[in-house]
Amino acid sequence: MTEALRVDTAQLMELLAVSLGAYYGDFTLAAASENLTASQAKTLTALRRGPVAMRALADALSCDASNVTGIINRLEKRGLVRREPSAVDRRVTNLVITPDGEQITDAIRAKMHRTRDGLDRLTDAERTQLRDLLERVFTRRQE
Amino acid sequence: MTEALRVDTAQLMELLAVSLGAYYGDFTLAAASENLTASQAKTLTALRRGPVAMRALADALSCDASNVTGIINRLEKRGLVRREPSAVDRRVTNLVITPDGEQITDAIRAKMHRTRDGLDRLTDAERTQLRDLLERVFTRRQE
DNA sequence: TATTGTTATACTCTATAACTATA
DNA sequence: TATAGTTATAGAGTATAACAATA
Repeated sequence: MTEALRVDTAQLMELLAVSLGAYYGDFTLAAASENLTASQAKTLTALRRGPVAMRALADALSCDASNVTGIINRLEKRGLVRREPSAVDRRVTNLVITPDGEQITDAIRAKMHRTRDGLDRLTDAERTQLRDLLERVFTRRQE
Repeated sequence: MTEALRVDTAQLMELLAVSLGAYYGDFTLAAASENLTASQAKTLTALRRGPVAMRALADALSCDASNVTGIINRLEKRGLVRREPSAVDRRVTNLVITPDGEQITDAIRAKMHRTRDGLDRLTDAERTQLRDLLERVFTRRQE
């Protein structure tokens, strides 16, 4: 019994679907509790690390550039994001998260109890294991 | 060096977000190539294991029951799903996937190359590890 | 010529509320 | 009374196509 029965790909993909669905549900619920849609919350998260151009945000959200206008309009109206013209290319608009926006992303992350509780069940060794496995599966290294 | 540096929770949650994005993008793209939205594809997947009542499907999709009517209308119009009145409770409508619907779910699963390629990088032992970790984190056992 | 951001349009998803037919 | 499914409605996300400003 050095090796458990083989876990086949279909089984793993199904488990991934369930697991990531649980994560997404947790995220969506936490976002909703702050009156944000999942896309809006994802946008704030993307801006958390620094200013991003409209176009780059569309790539990050995997959606068409035309959608970003509406999403940012709504976030800007609530004072969670600011538009800033680029100094180097006058076509470009950079997006900057405001302190209010940062605070909300903190609140959302704090409210993701199900995911955090799940992660808290892991030992340090298991956390490292999970990180390495996820990186191997999902981090693009090929091509 | 028996133990790598500790992986903290925020780091793991960020990695989960990235992983989810990659998986969801792969799934959405595969569904789009069959002219289905992600919700429609998710619905067909849910029906793959057998008939499901409208209400139960709403729970599976984590959405309000009123949304299911429209989603099923569109799938039914394309012949991918069939409505069937329940024999035991005349309020209930059971949903049955058609052969065409089954074929499309197969095609979608087959087209999720990025996720499958990622999983293919793992050894059998790692697959078992990943399965166990995901189950520990996301399978509800508490309460 | 190509790119950035916007607008207009149409479709889908989403929740809320009100309705009907059953239970 | 409560539940299953539907309809109507309004807001948000989405892609496509066309546009002005800039590169």
